[in-house]
Amino acid sequence: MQPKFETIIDYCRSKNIQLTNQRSLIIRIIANTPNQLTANEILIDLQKVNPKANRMTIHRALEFLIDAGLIHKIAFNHTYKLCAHLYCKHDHHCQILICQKCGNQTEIHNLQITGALLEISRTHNFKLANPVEITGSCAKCQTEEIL
Amino acid sequence: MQPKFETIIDYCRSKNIQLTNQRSLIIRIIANTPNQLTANEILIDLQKVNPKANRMTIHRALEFLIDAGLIHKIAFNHTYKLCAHLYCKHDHHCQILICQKCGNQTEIHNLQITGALLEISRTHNFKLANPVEITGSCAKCQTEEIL
DNA sequence: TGATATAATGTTACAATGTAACATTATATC
DNA sequence: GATATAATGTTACATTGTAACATTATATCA
Repeated sequence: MQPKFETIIDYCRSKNIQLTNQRSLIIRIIANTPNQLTANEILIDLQKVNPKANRMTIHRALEFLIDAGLIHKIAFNHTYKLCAHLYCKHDHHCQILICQKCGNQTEIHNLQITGALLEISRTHNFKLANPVEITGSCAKCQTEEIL
Repeated sequence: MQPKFETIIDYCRSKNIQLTNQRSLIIRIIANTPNQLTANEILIDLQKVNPKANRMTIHRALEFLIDAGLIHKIAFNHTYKLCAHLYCKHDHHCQILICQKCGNQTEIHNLQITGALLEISRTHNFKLANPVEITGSCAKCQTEEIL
């Protein structure tokens, strides 16, 4: 389960994350969807409320929300999804399982991977950023392939 | 160090991987470049030899080469790079450190991560595919940021 | 060898994602 | 209320990738 919209608002207030009206609308769209969304899908939803919104509107807001640690950008299929936790920026590492077929994503927190990442971070002097993207086929799509 | 062009040709012959003339030209371009390349950069190089080549030419060849396990597609910055080993398809797992700033990539083989991935693969019934993309800032770019 | 099937490549047009540059509007601060 | 700063609107464009169909090369077999 991902955080509820109200929880996010409270979190932002406590952390002094400046949510304008537009950013609130966008994070609400993302929070109310269990699956990942493309920028364009978010845009279509936003335009129901703000017809003036266009591609730039979305991308600027997304950049802000990513920086604030509220959402993840998934490079593999150009989608955006609410972080399953409200601590993405500083306090934890996560990995995302992405199905190549249906695109669905599952956020996980694997201690072994996190440990190895921190070790790599030291030995390679590499400063970690985004979630780690792990691609493959989910259980559902594997089953469908056989049928 | 990545494999030499001649080594790749030998490998393909031994594995019955059908390298047409065009595919050879493309894999040579990739093999002769130490860094990752975008599809367009490859195209510009290819056009010096085959002026008829266009975007489709490249993408079809890249798809073939990825399926054959010879190159990696990096979703993060839309680039392609020779696999540091010639076994990508079936026999090993690798991770790629990608610098968000300069885009450079380092292929690694971390046993802890591979072990954890195999475990995840079992517990989530998730069939692993591509290399795992790990993004952040490389040592060089971190230094430049301070200066 | 020549007919025929299959694989590869060429060609055109288009869709999707994202950014640059500049104008306008809202918000905060003095 | 004047002014600076942040946010948003607007337009035009760059990049990456794919769909659909035509043509050419390659393999296979009678």
